Amino acid sequence: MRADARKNRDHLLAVAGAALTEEGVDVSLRDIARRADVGLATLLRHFPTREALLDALLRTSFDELTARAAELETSGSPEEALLVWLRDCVAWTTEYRGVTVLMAAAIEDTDSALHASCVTLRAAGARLLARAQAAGAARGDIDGTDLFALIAALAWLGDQPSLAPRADHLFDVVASAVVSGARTE
Amino acid sequence: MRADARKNRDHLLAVAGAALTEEGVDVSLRDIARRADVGLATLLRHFPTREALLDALLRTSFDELTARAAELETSGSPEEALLVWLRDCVAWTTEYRGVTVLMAAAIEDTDSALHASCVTLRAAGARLLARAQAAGAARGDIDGTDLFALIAALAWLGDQPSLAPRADHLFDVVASAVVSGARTE
DNA sequence: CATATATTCGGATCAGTGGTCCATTTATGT
DNA sequence: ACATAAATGGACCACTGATCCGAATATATG
Repeated sequence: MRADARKNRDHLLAVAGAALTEEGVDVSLRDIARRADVGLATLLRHFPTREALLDALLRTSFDELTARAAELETSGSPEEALLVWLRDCVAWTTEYRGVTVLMAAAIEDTDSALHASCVTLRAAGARLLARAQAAGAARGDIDGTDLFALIAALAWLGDQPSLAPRADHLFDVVASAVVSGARTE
Repeated sequence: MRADARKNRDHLLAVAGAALTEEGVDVSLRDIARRADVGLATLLRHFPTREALLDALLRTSFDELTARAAELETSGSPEEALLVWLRDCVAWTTEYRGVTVLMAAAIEDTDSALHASCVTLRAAGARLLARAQAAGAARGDIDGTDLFALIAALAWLGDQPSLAPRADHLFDVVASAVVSGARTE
């Protein structure tokens, strides 16, 4: 890649990241290009579609969450590990408003640029869940996909301005249904 | 209202309802107008915004759910009544794909055309919840708004094609956290 | 350093969206 | 039958994501 192209690409990623946290996932691509002092066509050649751009931005975060799961797999309490990881996942989504619907779409769409990252993330969660189940600390009738769906649903709650104030509390409610020891009442 | 206007309005509502169930809540207004053999401007005068159109379409369903809650308030088991109503609410949303984000937005936006219907719906659910709580059949640390949020989140799950297959199962999981007797494991 | 060439750039453009305006048509009451 | 108030829809606006292609530019070679 030519040096100027690389510079433009990096600059675009930085600007896009900022725009995304400010305006949410539906931010206008023209706005991003404008803020980067670049033509729309330039943005669209580096990232042919909105999804490609989001993929480049989110892959890092996804992989961090996956790595975090791996860390926690060897931590003391299987129950605590699962809970902490779930909370980390949900908390992360607050960074990029609207990202949950993309995740939900990508997990089943093998053509999606985000697909691989999503599947890896789900597998990491499934391992944490299995460990907790083996220890009798999590209910046995759910699997990694269920867990992924619950995370997405809770993250979606946090995305809705009107429901966000309850998101933390409802996390505890849902967690109490998954992890035996989390029942707070 | 003039007779031809009334006829057009009714026709538009019928066509819009069909289009909505087929294409979801993001259907193009121009498409609806085309399908109704009517100019876009005509559709937009009868229903000045997409939200107004949806309001006209959804208000009936909302009120039915509210009425259903009132029915169930006098039914035998407070626990069963709450569970049945929750399931009815979630099931209803499958009719109009994408309606949950509108509900979430309308519950806090007093300017929204759907606001009143949403608030009434939440109040109906709150009464069912309170009754179950008084009977010791539901956890005490949630209120009507929490319940509304949980319904919305579960409905959102059903809206996501990739997660929908798990929606029923996850309903049971979440319900088990709310209603004491629903724990199925 | 000069030149050739391959790559990158961005303005013009396209089809689509929700929304507004206003001249024309049409139904209604007298 | 006519006057008038109301309903209509095509033309238009700003915006969206996306594509094309002539112009500008960085790099490699002589």
